[in-house]
Amino acid sequence: MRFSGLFTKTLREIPAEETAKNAQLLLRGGFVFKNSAGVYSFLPLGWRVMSKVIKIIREEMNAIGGQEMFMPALVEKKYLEATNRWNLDVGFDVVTKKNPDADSTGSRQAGFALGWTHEEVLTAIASKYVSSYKDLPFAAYQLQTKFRNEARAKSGLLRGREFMMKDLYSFHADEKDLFDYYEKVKEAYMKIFERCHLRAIYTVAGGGAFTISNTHEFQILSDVGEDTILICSQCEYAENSEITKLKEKDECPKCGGGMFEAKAIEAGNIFPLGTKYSEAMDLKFVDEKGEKKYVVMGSYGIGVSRLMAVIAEIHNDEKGIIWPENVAPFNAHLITLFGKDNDFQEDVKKKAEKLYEDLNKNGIEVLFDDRKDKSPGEKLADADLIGCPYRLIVSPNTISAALCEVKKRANKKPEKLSDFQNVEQLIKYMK
RNA sequence: CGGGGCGUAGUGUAACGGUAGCACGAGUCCUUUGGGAGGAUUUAGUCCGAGUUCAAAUCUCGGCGCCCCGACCA
Repeated sequence: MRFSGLFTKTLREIPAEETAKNAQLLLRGGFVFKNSAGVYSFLPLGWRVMSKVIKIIREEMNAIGGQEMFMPALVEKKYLEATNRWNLDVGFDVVTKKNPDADSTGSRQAGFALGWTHEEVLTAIASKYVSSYKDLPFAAYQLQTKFRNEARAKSGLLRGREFMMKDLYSFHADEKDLFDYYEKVKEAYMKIFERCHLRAIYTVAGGGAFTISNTHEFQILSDVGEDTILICSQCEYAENSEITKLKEKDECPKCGGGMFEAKAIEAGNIFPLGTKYSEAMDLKFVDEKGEKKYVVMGSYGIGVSRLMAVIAEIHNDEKGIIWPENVAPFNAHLITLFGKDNDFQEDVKKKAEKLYEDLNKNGIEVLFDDRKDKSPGEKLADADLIGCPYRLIVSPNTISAALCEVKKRANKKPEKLSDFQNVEQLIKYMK
């Protein structure tokens, strides 16, 4: 992509009203646009990052047998009523301007809620297809916007009223099968966070509106986190302060190490649901002995837009975001500088165009800053702000010595010029 | 939902109750290319509504919005 064609722009100043680092960085770089508190648009650069994160999640979900699907955002009242969740103050009710259900007072009644979770919807779907133990187990997931009427949206993208979520649901014949799968999901989740260059702490937590049993959260340590967890300094066993009886300096119940308290951001959460939803919605199957039993379920969520914000929150310096390679909007950010000597201008331009073309042909995603009317300082500052892993410069300084100058965003200094004589060497280095 | 802060041009900021100003951005022209260039010129603003006043960005009330703390929260 050419920078000159990108419809968004970077901001020179930090948006005054934002204190959350992720919001400052994502807004300045032109990754997102805040439409209102907790409601964001994902701009071309930000959507590319989101797509990379989604790609990682898809790969790991598919690897554990998750079947991708897509459910409605309009969730019918009858579904949530079946599990007594219609009256929970979590979501947005959908009220139409002319609703035939208007009651005697003339007030309009909601027939739908905007989906804030989808256990009921998928359980209803499953009841059409599951009748025998032979139909189990299975797991299905979707990537979709979730709507939650947060009393207080905050911290940039970390707590939104509308956000991207991956939700996976699994269906089993018995508890053992559920917990076997639960472990697989745990491993898949750890891989996802690892691939996003985040260290997730597997944390025992409560079930909230979803289940009465204990659940597990994937917590990323950060001072801006809303959660407080107690972690063992030796084995990393952790419990959320909401449910734990542990205190700082207590002995770890697993290994005897010392527990300490830390702030953390919840990036994912997994729930053994048991038969709560299958009982409420009468999802049964016939086992080998011909007995009718309730399906045992689990649900598993990752806040995808929150995950993107956490990456920005953790991986940055004073100049901007430092995207991990797996989720960067582009592999490389190519800059042309023209120097003081007019003689080289055409050479620089030609060489950069050729390099851009060659990298594209080889599947390297490049943001090519071909802007002619911008000063070197501005182009370099934008490269730092946007934070692609590799910065490539073609200039009179590089033109006789190498293909281009290469600098990792995470490093202070560029690599040796002489190491990059042709595209093959460059690609090999970047891969 | 309780408490606090705030709302001036695209962005960042000034203005005692008395001419809405500055910088960046954007447009045009010229000069500029290794860390957010220079000159000339143009552009664009007091969140909405009521009130007090000769006069309101400024004071009062109401609304809306944003940020922060708390409560709540997969």
